[in-house]
Amino acid sequence: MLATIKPLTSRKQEILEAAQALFSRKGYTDASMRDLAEALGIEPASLYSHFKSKEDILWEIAIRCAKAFNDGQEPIFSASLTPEIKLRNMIDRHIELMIDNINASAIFFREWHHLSKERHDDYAQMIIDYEQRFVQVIEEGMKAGVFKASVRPKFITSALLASINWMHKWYRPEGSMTISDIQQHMHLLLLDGLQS
Amino acid sequence: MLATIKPLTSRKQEILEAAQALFSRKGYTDASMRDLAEALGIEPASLYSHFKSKEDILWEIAIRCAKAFNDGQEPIFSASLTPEIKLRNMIDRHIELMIDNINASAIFFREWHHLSKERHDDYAQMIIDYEQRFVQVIEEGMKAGVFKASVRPKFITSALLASINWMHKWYRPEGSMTISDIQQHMHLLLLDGLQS
DNA sequence: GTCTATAGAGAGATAGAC
DNA sequence: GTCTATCTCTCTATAGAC
Repeated sequence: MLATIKPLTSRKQEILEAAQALFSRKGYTDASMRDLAEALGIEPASLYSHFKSKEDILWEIAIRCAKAFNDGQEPIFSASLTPEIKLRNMIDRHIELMIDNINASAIFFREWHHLSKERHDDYAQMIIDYEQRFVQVIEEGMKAGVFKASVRPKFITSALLASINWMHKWYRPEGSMTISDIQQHMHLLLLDGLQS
Repeated sequence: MLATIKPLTSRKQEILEAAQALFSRKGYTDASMRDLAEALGIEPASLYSHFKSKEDILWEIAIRCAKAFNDGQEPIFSASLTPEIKLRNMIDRHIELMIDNINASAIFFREWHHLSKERHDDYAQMIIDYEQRFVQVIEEGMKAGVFKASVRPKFITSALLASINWMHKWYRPEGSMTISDIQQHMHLLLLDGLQS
């Protein structure tokens, strides 16, 4: 259901990358087209040779990010694995995708509500679809008896992704935690439980 | 370190409550003084008889909310309890505080970055102090051997609070989950681990 | 494709009557 | 304390020269 994603001129790519960083840091509304132009060293009006509107920039970032997350998760979801291994792999993959798309990811789950009605509704569905894969694996695990029978899969998915998505607030590539450290800690907290 | 909180006229209280709901729903920047006035059935200019600026409204909401969370957590933190019981109680209390302050809570951990420099820095410290209580209890639990020795307390605190704070996105008083349901699910996910 | 210049809308805030 | 009227600023976006 994802819209077709066209190849980009390098200028368009530059604009999108600057916009991702800016929208992520300041938020969509507080990041102005003037800010964006300044970050690129051009005049604001020049942006409109590449994108029809500010919202079009947000949309382009949003669908590319949704595609990255969906495509990245696809092989794991389609693989023939036990539910507990599959969920573990999906968490690991989600963390890797967060890190690979750290600026865009803020748009994936925070800034997309600024999209206009129709796009907003389409996008909400993409996010529901993404989350639904987690819900489904948890349900499989419950049936198989590897996850506790008392859980509500939707609640768990929400809480689990909220934990990981919060990474965009604190993650720094130069920080003390490697991807692997983060993945192990998330397993520990979200799968194995904190108590020894 | 919290600023003094003055008693309010009922009109001020009305404005703060409408502003909380509005800031929570639309975000600080996208919620205009015109929106706020309309929600209250008055003209925008009238708001300035009660608050000097839009930011003063945000600040008033922010410090009241910080105080609610700090005061609410204080008796549990000061109590003489084992670390695992204390952490459990702090999680429960944090959930109760989220529900009691569901609109203001969005400001407590999302909208406060719109505060001006000095207030922003003061507020950041309040949030660090709040989180530090969780870090401290987790450290105690590690020393006592009831929490796994391999955890990073700051990471766990961040991920744990992110999970709970995400409630402001989905929690509805009329929804199917009671406070107690939510608390039990958070224990299960965050303390006991998902795997059976 | 980038520029200068500016239109047009909406923001926060103030002055002053009542 | 609330109103009408309005100031000033900044925003997104467009027109048209180069």
